[in-house]
Amino acid sequence: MKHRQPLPPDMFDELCPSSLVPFRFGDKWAALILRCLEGGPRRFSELRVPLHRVTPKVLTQSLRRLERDGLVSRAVHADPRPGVEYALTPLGRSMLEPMDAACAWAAEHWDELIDAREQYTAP
Amino acid sequence: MKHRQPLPPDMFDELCPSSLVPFRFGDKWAALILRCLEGGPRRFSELRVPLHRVTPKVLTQSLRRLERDGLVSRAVHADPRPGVEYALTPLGRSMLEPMDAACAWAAEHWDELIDAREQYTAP
DNA sequence: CAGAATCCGTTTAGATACTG
DNA sequence: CAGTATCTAAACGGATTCTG
Repeated sequence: MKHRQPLPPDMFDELCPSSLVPFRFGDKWAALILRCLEGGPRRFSELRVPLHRVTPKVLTQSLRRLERDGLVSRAVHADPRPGVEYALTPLGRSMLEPMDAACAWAAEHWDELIDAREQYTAP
Repeated sequence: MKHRQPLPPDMFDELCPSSLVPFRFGDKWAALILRCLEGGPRRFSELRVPLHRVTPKVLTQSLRRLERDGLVSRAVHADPRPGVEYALTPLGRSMLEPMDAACAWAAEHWDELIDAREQYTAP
C-alpha cells in the first residue's frame, strides 16, 4: 500500500507561493525582531538591547529586508527626540500567527531535532 | 501610547528554540519535498518528476539535511526492485502542520509582498 | 543615535557532466 | 536508478572599525 497518490507533474504549479516560505521564514532574525515589535514601535537602540547578540550591521540588514517586504515600517522622528522608529505593519502583524506556529513546533520538538543530529552520521 | 511593554534583556533567553525556525523553515525546497512525501514513501526518481526544477545534486542535499534532522527516512531496497525510498518520519509529519500555516499565509499575502517589493526603493 | 564601510568565512544554489 | 564531481556564483552572517 505504497505510492497511493500520484504526484503532480510540477510541484511549483501546485504550490508556487511556497517559495516565499523559505524566503521569509528563513531570515535568521526575523522571528525575534517581529516579536520585539509586537508590543509597539521601537527605536533602533531599543532593539539592540534584546538583540544584543546581533551586530548592528546584521540587524540593519534584517530590518531592511523586513521593510522591503512591507512587514515593518521605518519612520524618522525629530519631534520628541531625534530617532528612528520601527513598527509592525498590518502585514507584519499577520505573519505573527504562522510564525508562532513555527516557533511552537520548534520548541516542542527541539530535543528530537538535536538528538537526530547527534545520531546522524554522514553517508 | 508607545513602548508599552518593556523588552526582555535578551531575546535569546526568551525564545531560544526560535533559532530552529529559520533553520528548518528556511530550507528552500523542504516544504516542497515534505509535501511530496505526504502521500507515502517515494523513490528518488519519483521525486525528481514533480521537483524537476531542482537539480539532482540540490535535491540530494536537501534530502540529506532533512534526513540528518530526523524529518525524513532513507531506506535502500532490493526486494521488489532495487531502489531508495524516502519517507516522512513522525517528526517530519508533525512539521507539516506549521508548514501548512506558513504556506497558507504566504499564499494569502503573496500579492501584498510582491507589491511591497516593487514599491520599495533602497535608502 | 543609527547606522555605513570594509573584509571575511560559510552555506547554499545552480549548471554541467559523469558514474557504480 | 541514484546519485557524485567539479566549478561557479551569490546570499547571508559576523567582526571590526568608522561616521554624519
